[in-house]
Amino acid sequence: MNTKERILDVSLSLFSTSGYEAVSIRDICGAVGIKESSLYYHFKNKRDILDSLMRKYEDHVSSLLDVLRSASVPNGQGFSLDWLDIYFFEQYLFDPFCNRMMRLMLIEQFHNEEIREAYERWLFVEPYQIQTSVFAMLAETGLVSEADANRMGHDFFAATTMLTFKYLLNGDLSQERKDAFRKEAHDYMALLFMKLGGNGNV
Amino acid sequence: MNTKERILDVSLSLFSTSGYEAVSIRDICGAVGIKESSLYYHFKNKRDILDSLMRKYEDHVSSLLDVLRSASVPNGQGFSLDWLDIYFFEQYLFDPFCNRMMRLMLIEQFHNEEIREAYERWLFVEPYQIQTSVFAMLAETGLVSEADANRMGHDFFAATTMLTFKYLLNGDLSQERKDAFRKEAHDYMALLFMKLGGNGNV
Amino acid sequence: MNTKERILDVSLSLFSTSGYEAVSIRDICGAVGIKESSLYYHFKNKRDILDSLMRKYEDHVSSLLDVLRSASVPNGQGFSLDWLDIYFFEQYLFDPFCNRMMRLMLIEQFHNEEIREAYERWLFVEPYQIQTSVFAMLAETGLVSEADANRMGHDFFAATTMLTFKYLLNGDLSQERKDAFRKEAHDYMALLFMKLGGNGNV
Amino acid sequence: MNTKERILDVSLSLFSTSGYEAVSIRDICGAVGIKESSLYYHFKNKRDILDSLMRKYEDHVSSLLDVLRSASVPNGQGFSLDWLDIYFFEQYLFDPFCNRMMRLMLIEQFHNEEIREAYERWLFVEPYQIQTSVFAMLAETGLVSEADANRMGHDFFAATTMLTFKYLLNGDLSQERKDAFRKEAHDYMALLFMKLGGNGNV
DNA sequence: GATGAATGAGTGTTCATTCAT
DNA sequence: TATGAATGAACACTCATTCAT
Repeated sequence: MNTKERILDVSLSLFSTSGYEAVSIRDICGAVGIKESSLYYHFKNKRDILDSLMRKYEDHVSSLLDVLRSASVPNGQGFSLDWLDIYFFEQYLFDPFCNRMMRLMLIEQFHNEEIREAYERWLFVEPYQIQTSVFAMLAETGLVSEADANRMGHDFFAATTMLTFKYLLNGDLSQERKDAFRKEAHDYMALLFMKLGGNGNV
Repeated sequence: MNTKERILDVSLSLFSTSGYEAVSIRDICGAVGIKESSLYYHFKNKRDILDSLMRKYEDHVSSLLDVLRSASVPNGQGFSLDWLDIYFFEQYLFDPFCNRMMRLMLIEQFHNEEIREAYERWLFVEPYQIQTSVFAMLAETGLVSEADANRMGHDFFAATTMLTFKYLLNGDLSQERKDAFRKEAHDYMALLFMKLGGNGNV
Repeated sequence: MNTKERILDVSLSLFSTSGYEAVSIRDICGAVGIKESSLYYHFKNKRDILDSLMRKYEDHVSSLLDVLRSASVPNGQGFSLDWLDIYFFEQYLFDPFCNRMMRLMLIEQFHNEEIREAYERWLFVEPYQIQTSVFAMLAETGLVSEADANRMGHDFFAATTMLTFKYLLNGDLSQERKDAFRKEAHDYMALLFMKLGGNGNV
Repeated sequence: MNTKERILDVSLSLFSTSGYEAVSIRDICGAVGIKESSLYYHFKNKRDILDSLMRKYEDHVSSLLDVLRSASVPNGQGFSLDWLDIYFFEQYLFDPFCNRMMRLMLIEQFHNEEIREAYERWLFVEPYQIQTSVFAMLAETGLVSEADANRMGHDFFAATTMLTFKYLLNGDLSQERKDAFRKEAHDYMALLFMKLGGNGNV
């Protein structure tokens, strides 16, 4: 990892725990191990670090979405919610980079309209689309009516969003919190499918 | 409103939109219309303003809870969700003071363990108890099984929590956002009771 | 002299010898004997010091002009160039405050359009008017034709302007330079009046 | 023009409009199109650029003086002030390089004793010698008394010096300012020679 | 109750310069 | 010839706070 990347890494780490304003250039450089003036070789100013992080995040999450979309017709055999676990929980909500970025956006949404919009998009709009699209696929199998699938997607989104704020964007992202999130989410999934007499692998 | 109250009012207004750190004593005093040194007659230091706000909030919300509890066995006649609307939505989530405090706690949860705990308590733990207790009362009427009531309470909490973050702790607390929140929450309530063949006034 | 005045005094002293940019807030505060942060109690920013100096100068020089105008019909007996000596040389060109301001404007004319305009006005336009008005008064006595008076005023202005730049806005404002200026200016006056067969006290 | 010359060119352009201190290595390199470290291949340090400019200027102006001296006994036929126009106005005062250097010296005279001396020499001492020498030559023709020639030279110097500061070292060196300077200078010449019943071509 | 004046510690940022490549 | 990367020192300025009045 080169200096520029280390600055981004350290900055995100600090921003996501203390907020952009509360972190000083001194803090960042101290943690990276460079002099303050050196930072300005890599970034125009403090703001530029935040902007770079946002761009990096949008790139990252866009490519995640691409992977997700190409993986979204799983095996032709039936339907599985496993990949929500893999692609949405594991690679998005639990991913250290993405999780930190979500915290950063959560804190900074009030200071900055651009971040507010990204926050709204990446914590509400896109997750809703992803999750409801999964249930829409379920409806296509004919096992569930479209109306039911719609409602299930909506409920599931509400549940994961609530759990995200409760466990993943609160305190440290510890293993306990991840486990608690996963357990409650899985219980909820099971519940949804129990109603259908299914088990998640339809 | 005396000077001390005006300082608290202005401070909350600024803290909830910019965060504690980002607001200076200058900003506060400028908005109140006093000199910076005058503020120290009323408060020991900047931190003291935040602490006062937290104390005021806990007092306020505790008395709300008292009212709510005494109002929670409504009329002996039947059961109504109306008071969730009145006491939880209107007097808590939409209330300017409470809403600002929630925003403040949301932003400052990462800076300050005390605030993090209050955040967890007043946005997750207590609301969960309030809402599930309402559905528990529903079970006591015998119209709904305890398990169903439990699940309904859980679902309803997830929905209102998600909607709170989506509409009430994002951007300005505009009438549009309040309306959107109320509409989706009411739709959700209706949905829950449709399953029961009911209408919310059981 | 209070702190604010001392800051202005020291600032002008430094600005007029080193230029605005080259003087730091540290330099000023060091010379005044206050901490850097204290300066910001009295002035909004560095620029504000410069602006205050400009305003003070314009006030000062305006009141000088008022005095000069009311003094410009000397004694009814005849006409004397003495007051050019007193009001223009002594109280303007040689005056420490005015001289420093002229140096400051000379240096800063290129950085700042407002200063450039003041420079043009107070070193060229107004002095020209003052000096030619004196010779116009001479013409009114009938001793000199209007055309001659006009030409004399023009010549005299050229001479004093050249001498100002040569002696008064170059190096330190030492007694030698003031003497050299005065001598050459007086020689020039004498020369002008010799042509008329006069002696300056017409 | 090679890199070194481009650096000098750009530097003079910036120095003469903003002053030495106010221009950064960044500014210069940005305008030249090289990296800041590259500049140090060509110049020892920032100061070295200024010194190079001063040396270049002294060389340039010395060779101008040589040309002027060899041209100063014009045609044996009579005497002409035309060459003051050509050699002094056109090739010195109006010349972009010389004009910029004069501005630079004007601004920097207070920061630097060496520059102050150059300023005094090239704006006052040498111009005075050149111009009075022209009028001395006029005296040699016998048309004018030595005393008159002396006074005329002195007056003419005062006029051109004042006009130089008023028009050529103030604001941009626009065509309007050059025209204004030339017009007033020519009027003045005409005036001088009118008194002699001449016309400038004696 | 309120303020004028001051301050030490800190902010983000720019500066000219160096040096290995 | 040129540059990528770094740096120490300085910059203007803001911060929360104090204290005598």
